Amino acid sequence: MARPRKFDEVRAVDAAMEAFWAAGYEATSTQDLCDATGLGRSSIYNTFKSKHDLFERALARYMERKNGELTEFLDDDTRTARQKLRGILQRIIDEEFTRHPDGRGCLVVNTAIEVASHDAPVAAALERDYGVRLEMVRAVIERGQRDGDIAADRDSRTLAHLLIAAIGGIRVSARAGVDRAALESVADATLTAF
Amino acid sequence: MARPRKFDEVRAVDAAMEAFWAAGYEATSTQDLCDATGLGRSSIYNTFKSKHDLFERALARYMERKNGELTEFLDDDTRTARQKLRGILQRIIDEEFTRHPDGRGCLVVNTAIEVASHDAPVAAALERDYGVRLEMVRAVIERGQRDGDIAADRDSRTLAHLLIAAIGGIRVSARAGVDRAALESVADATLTAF
DNA sequence: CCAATTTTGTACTGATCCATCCAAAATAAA
DNA sequence: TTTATTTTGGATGGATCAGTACAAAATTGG
Repeated sequence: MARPRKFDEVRAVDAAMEAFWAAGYEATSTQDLCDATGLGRSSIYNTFKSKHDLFERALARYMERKNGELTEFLDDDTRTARQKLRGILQRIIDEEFTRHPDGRGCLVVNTAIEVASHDAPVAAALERDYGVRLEMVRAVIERGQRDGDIAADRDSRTLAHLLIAAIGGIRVSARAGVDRAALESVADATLTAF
Repeated sequence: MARPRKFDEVRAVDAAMEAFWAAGYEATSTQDLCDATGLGRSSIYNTFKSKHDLFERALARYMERKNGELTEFLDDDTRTARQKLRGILQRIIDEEFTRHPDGRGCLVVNTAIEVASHDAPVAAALERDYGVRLEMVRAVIERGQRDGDIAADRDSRTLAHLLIAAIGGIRVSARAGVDRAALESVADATLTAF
């Protein structure tokens, strides 16, 4: 009994995500969000409480998408645990150098650096997401330990923290101008610790 | 034959550095810079071309300071090469958790993530700085290899890239809420690869 | 067709953005 | 003291910021 929406809310969040991903939180204006989503200001403020609220939704969507892709990758059991861990790092490198040559990096890492320390709810979301990824990686490592693929005497939780730190490290280095070959050697060297 | 300056330019750059470090480039307004330096707008714009120019100076000063501290640390030869590498990581962790509990992190990492991809001169500065740090770390590693402290059959350049990536990874993880004990175990595990 | 309800486009708010302008103040050389 | 030069404070510029107000448009139930 009212005028229906002309747009898809999920698609709007996706478009906002792309905008925040490309430019960062501060540098993305509400006008940029209107342009990216194709919506007017009224539609945006009628649907989302604020720029910040839209950012939280966009960030959640990004995490959901990325963790979904990771789950899918890890569920393919044609690879050993070790190959899976190396594959995780390779995918990061590929993403940094080919998928997005404009250097937008990873929205989670960008957010951890740019906004987490000034924004408690965002920091909490990042912490939850870290926990999710930690458990995913830890499960792979423990499987590798049972298979004899990874040394069983090492703490799986620590190794999982190490792998996730390697992801962040590779991403930071990529932004600092380190070339692809060097980062692949870093990925190989990291696996040496497993 | 003219009115002299009432302020010290270097101190002004230091103050600006603190401001950018605490809030990031975009979130630091020119008014914030006036407040932090204690200067009026005229003095700032008379001394520096723009906010961006002042940022480049502040970033250069940060790099100079941090690399100086690192040189000082590495020049103390009461430690083995391995202990030095572990010490580098420990200092990062200490800084993240105690020196600046407000979570400002590292200006170089923050800049790599927030501005490098949109700003060529800043990206170039980061790349140069990375090269400087790479050589410093590599020198330590090669010394360790000569001393039998570090496996001599590994590529020193790769290991140096790995150590620097570990720094970035630890910093990103710290911002994502990972606790100190976990990061220290990550530092230990990283050294396992050497 | 009418009434009720929601979305949408546009105009607008006051604040803040980075930067410039200009004249008063301060100093050194003449 | 005068003159030349530079710094400084404060006002100002136009643009943009996040967010709101409001009425026209669009739809469904009556």
